[in-house]
Amino acid sequence: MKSDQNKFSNKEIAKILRNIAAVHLLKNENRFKRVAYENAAETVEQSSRELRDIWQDGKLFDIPGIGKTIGSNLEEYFKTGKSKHFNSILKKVPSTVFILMNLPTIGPKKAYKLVKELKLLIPKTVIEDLQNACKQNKVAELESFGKKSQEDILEAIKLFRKRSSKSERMPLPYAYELAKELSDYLKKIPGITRVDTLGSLRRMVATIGDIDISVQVESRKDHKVERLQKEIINYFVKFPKTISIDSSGENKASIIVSPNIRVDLRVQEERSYGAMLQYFTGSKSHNIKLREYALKKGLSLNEYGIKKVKSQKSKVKSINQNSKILEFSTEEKFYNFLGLQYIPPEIREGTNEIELSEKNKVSKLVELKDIKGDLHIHSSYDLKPSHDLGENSYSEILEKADQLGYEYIGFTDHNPKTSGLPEQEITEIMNLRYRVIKKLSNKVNEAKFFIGLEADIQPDGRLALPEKAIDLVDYLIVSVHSAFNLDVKSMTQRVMKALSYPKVKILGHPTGRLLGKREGFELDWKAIFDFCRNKKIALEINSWPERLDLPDSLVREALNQKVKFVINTDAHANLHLDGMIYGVSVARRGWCKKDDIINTLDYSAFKRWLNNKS
DNA sequence: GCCGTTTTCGGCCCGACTGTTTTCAGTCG
Repeated sequence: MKSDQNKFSNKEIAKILRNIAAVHLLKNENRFKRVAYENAAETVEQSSRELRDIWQDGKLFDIPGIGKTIGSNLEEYFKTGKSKHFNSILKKVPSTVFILMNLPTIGPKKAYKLVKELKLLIPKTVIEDLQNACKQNKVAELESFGKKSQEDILEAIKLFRKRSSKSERMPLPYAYELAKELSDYLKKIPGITRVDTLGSLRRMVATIGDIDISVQVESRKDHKVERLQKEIINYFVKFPKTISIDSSGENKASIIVSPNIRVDLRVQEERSYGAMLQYFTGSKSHNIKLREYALKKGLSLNEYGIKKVKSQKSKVKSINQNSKILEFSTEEKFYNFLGLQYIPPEIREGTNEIELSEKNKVSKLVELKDIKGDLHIHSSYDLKPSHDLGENSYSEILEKADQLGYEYIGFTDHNPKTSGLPEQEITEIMNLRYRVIKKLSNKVNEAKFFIGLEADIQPDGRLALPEKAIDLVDYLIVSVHSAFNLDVKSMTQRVMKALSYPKVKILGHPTGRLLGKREGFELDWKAIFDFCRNKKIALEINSWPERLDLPDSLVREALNQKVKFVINTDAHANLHLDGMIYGVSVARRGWCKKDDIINTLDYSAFKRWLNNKS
C-alpha cells in the first residue's frame, strides 16, 4: 500500500513530468513542449495539496500549466496507475538517465551522455557504476567532461546519498526560527540597514528546503561598499552553527549549518535592493508571469531592476541600448512602476495575483496584530486527558495572554479518557474542572476566558464526551486523533456527525496532517465547507509547527465557499502561544482578510458568534 | 504543450556560474 501512496504523490508526478521534459530536450522536440512539462512539474511540486485529491475534486484542469494533454494523461495515470502516452515518451530514453538526473549538477544532457558513453544501463547499480567509472578516470576522458567534472560528480554522488537518507524539507517554523537567529546575528554588523528572508521562507510556505537570506547595505560611491560586503560575508560564514562553508564569493556565500541545513546569503546595495528582493522571493511561477506581463509593456525584469526592450514582430528582441537599467530600492516601487499594486509575498504563487493587482483588487490580508485571542490552548490541569497534558496552569496561561495583548482566550484541554471510565465519572471530572476555571474570575487579568474543550471524534463520529458534560463548556473544538485511514465517504460522514453536536464551533486541524510524517486524510471538502458555512462552524487554521492545518490551498478553497476560520496555536505550553504567526501566514497564503478570521473579533462580537447570535 | 483584456493562432522569462570551450553549453535558481 505504501508504494502505491508514493506512486501518486506530487513528488512522483513532478518527477514523471520532469523526466518527460528531459526526453523532449534530448530528442530535440519543440522546446516549448519541454517548457510546458517543466512548468507543470514545477506547479505540481509547489502545490500544497496532493494532486490526486485535487483530481478527485474534479479540479485538475483548474491548475495552471495543466492543460488538455497533460491533464487527461494524469487522469489516466490516477485511474489505471499508468499513462500510455507518458510511458511511450519515457521509453525513448534509458531509465538510468532519469536516475542520474537526481544528482546535483547533472541535468538531462550530461546524464544522457554518461549513460550512452559509459553504457550505464542497469538501474539498480547505475550510481555505483558511475562512481566506479569516475574512480577509473573514465569520465575525465569523455569529450566535454574533464578532471574537474569527474571530481564534481564524485562529490555529487556523496551529497546525493547523504541527502536521500534524510527527509528533505523542514516545517516552516523551524526554518523561521533559524532565520531569525541568523538575522539577529547579522544585524550586529554596523552598516547593514536591513535583513530579509527570501524564497519560500519569505513566502511562508509550509515546508522549507534551503534558507535564503539577504542583507541590505547603504549605497556609497567609493570602495567602502565592497569592503563592507567582504566583511559581512566573512562574518556570516563564522556563524556559530556553521558546519561547513560551501562557497564564499564577493557578494554571496553559502554555508551548511547544524543539523545539515543550507543557508545562502546575498548582500545587495540599497539602490537596487527592491528588485533583488522581488526576484529572489519568487515564486518561480509568479516571476515568470510577472515577466510575461512586463514584456507586454516592453519591459524586461531582472534581479537588478527593469530595462526597456524594443519588442519587434520579428523573432529578434533587442535591448534598447540607450535605456539604462532602472533601479528600485523597495519592492513597492518595483511593482508600482509596472502598474501593479504591491503583492504580499505569501500570495506570489502565480495563480491570479497579478491580474487582480493590476485592477487594484488585492485585498488587505489578515495580520498578526489583528488577532484578538487564541481559542485552542491546553493547560496542565489534569482531567485525565486522552492526549498530552499542557505545561502551564490556567492562571499562567492568562498572564501570558495579557502579555500578548489578547482580549480573550479559550481553555481547551483534551477530553478525559473514555476507556474504563463510566460516563458519570467523566461528567464529574468535567464538573470539577468547570468549577476550578470559574474561580479564576476573581483574579485580575485583562484577558477574558472561555471554557472550551477539544473533543476527540471517535471512528463512528460520536464525540468522546457524555452529552451531559457538554453543558459544562462554552464551546467545543472537535478533532480527529485516530483512525486516519477511513475512505473519503466514511470520513466525511464521521466528521459531519461530530460537527452536529451542540456547542461545536470549531473543526480542529481538519486534515490531520503531520508535515514530513503523515499525509492528511481526505474529506469531501465541498460538503464540509457547505456544512460549516450553514452551521456557522469555523475551520481551524492550526499553527502547530508540524500541522499548519488547514493547508493554505484548502483555506483558499474554503474562503471561496465563504467559510470562516479561527487561527489557533494548539499550545501545550506558554511558549507555544508565540506560534500564532505561523497560522496567520497560512491564512495569508490562503488570501484571508481580517473579516474572514473569527478571532479577530473583539470580545463581545466573539461572544455573540459563540452563542450563534451573529 | 499551454494559454488568452493583442484568445483558437502564435506566441512562450532571465541571468549567473562553471567547466569546457576558444565563443559556448549545461545547470541552477
